[in-house]
Amino acid sequence: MSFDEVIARSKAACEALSDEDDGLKREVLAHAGNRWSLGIVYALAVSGTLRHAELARRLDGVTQRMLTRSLRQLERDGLIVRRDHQEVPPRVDYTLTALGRGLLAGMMPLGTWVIDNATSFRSARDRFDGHDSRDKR
Amino acid sequence: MSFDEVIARSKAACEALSDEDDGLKREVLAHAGNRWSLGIVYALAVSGTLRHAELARRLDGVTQRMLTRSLRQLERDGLIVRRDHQEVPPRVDYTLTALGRGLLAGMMPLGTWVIDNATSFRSARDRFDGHDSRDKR
DNA sequence: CAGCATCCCGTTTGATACTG
DNA sequence: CAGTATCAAACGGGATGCTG
Repeated sequence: MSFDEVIARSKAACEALSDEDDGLKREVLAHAGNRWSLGIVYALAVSGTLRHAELARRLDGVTQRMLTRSLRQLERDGLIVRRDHQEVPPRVDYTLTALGRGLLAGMMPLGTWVIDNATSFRSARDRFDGHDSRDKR
Repeated sequence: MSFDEVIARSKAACEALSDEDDGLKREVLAHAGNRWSLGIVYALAVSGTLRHAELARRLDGVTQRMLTRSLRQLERDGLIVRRDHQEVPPRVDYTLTALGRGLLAGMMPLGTWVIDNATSFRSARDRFDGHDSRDKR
């Protein structure tokens, strides 16, 4: 696809992201940049249904607090479903919704682009941070 | 594409975003969710080269401070080029790089997905926020 | 014109400890 | 086991005023 086509198709997207009812669309986009959201979605996409502790084991370095918060956010936007089995001891599991699977599919091109150009970002930063000496990252 | 294929292709992306040198890739992804980044990239994609004040006019509601900050971030990651003409009065303009055009292209699928499903997010939120009354954000 | 300084607020992320 | 409470740091975002 030519870049002109990209621009034309981006028009609706970029305008919708500025007009905006309230910023909901940008908040959904922000899931992409959030620390754990994408990892959670991916883990659920692979495994189908997971409990809190199982997710914690798969996401290296996540704390209970952040896992809970991230799950709430994803649930709020309809990307995952939280099912509380009302048992003792507690038993809660999470499943990806169709919407959540859509996020993963939509993220893919951007994700692979980021990976493909990782070295470009790295060198751009090194150049930038090198120019004025202080304040690295 | 089947969802199994999506998962398979997402594998590299999601793993690269967790291992991580330092989080650079996630920071680049975060540009998508940032308040002004995408709007700046789009404006430059359409117009080619713009000055600070011209960008400010195109981005409704942006303050000079946030515009400057956002431009710096994009410049740091190599998505735009800042050119200072060293004149009096000051004259500085910004241009999208090939990397920046790539961001827009990579963002497109995700952007259109968000728009297509905006009503789903809306209703999911209303349902969620309705359940436990407090904290409507 | 471009953008820096200052002060401000809310959110994200986090470590640690505690509860039903 | 799943989740909350508390405390703290860093960051995004903004309003206002000043400078070369």
